Amino acid sequence: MAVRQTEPTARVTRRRARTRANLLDAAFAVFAAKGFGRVSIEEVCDAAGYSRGAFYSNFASLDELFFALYRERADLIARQVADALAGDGPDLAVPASVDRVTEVLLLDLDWLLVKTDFLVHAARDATVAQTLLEHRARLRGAIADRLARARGHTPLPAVLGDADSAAHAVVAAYDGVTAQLLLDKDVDRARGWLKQLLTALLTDGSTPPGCSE
Amino acid sequence: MAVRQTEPTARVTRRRARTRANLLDAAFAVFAAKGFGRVSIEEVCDAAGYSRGAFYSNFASLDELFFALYRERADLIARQVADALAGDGPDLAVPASVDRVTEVLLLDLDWLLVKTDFLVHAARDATVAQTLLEHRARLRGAIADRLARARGHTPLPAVLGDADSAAHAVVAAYDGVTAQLLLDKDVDRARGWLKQLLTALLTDGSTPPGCSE
DNA sequence: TCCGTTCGATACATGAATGTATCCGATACA
DNA sequence: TGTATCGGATACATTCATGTATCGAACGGA
Repeated sequence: MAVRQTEPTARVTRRRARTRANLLDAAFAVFAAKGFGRVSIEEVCDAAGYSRGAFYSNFASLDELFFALYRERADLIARQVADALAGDGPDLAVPASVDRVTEVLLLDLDWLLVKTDFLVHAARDATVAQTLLEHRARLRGAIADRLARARGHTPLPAVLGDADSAAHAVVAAYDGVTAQLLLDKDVDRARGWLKQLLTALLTDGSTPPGCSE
Repeated sequence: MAVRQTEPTARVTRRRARTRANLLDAAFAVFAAKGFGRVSIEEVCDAAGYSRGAFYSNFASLDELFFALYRERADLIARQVADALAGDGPDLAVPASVDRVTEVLLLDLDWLLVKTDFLVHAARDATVAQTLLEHRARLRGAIADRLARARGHTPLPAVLGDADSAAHAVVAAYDGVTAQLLLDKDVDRARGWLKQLLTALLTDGSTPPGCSE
């Protein structure tokens, strides 16, 4: 029996990829608006303009879709953050990076909503929590690298310890500001808080970056 | 028609108060375990040992119960925090308070779960968000007062600005550490992080010159 | 252009959750 | 202790969401 030269997988694949992407995009909007757990499969399908048949042909459950959605978007953000961190020269000062990263991280309120939903979801499922922890660890790694590179320019405060601890602090600050932002929806103010927090954490008091903001 | 001398309200009240409290307690456990939005009214009733009739006699909807539950517990925590802050003398050093508050805030993982659920819920309902913001503002107020009182002992870093901004930072640190804790469930480590973060934020290595408001 | 495969729509059966209406037992007060 | 009222249980109707099985149409390849 001769082996077929074309891959046995993915025969029609083109339309399928489109509808899958459409479903994911629609799901993002619906999840952001109503929250995972208050959304039915049919709502997602309606928003995407498909029937439930299309859904079940692409995903086994809402959970699976949610997971795929999170992966997709989180990877996107992670790439953007990595770019923002590595964009500048080999060892530039920290504050410039802080500004750029702040822009990226607090860009889309809908994403923060979905992300927090996912956090709550992960908090009750050890498997999901594991992958989320890995995501976060990768992000922290990028931040820690960046901080280590900038060590010559801006020494870290001693209280924080090594670069890894500092990266932990950065992520915590991000998460903390996110919580407030989710309530008051004031992105600009949140950016201000985050910058202030990060500079307070990462730069030692001896070199205040200008109190007049 | 003569006015009855006894208040027309609250005739039997005793049993009612018990079942209401029982429902709230059971709801707390169930919400913590499965998450609001994945919990049915009947599950709560089963956990409490009542039928749905009891539920509808005390609450109009799951949302109403959730709201009442949050109010109850949040007030409890707020009181504990206030105690922890005011417990010491009129103007003691900050680190001692940091320790005590850290113990209180990161005590119960279930509460953090429910609290985060409520945050997500509030993020999509402006009315709920308003009350949550007020709760948080009250908490911040207590913290800001405490920080202002301690200003003589431990001057705040200039980067943070006034006591109110510092209180904002404290809450953000709390929320940030909570996020990580929800994933790795390591309370002790979270306490360590939070202490480290707060001391990094609130105590300055060196008293910065100038721009001290 | 034709054919076999795949994708997505439709129809159906099922289970679960909700809200209401009604009834019985418990409780407070005289 | 009696009694009127209240609290909670039970039963019912209804709506909604899910999952599956089947069918028609679009698509890719020859």
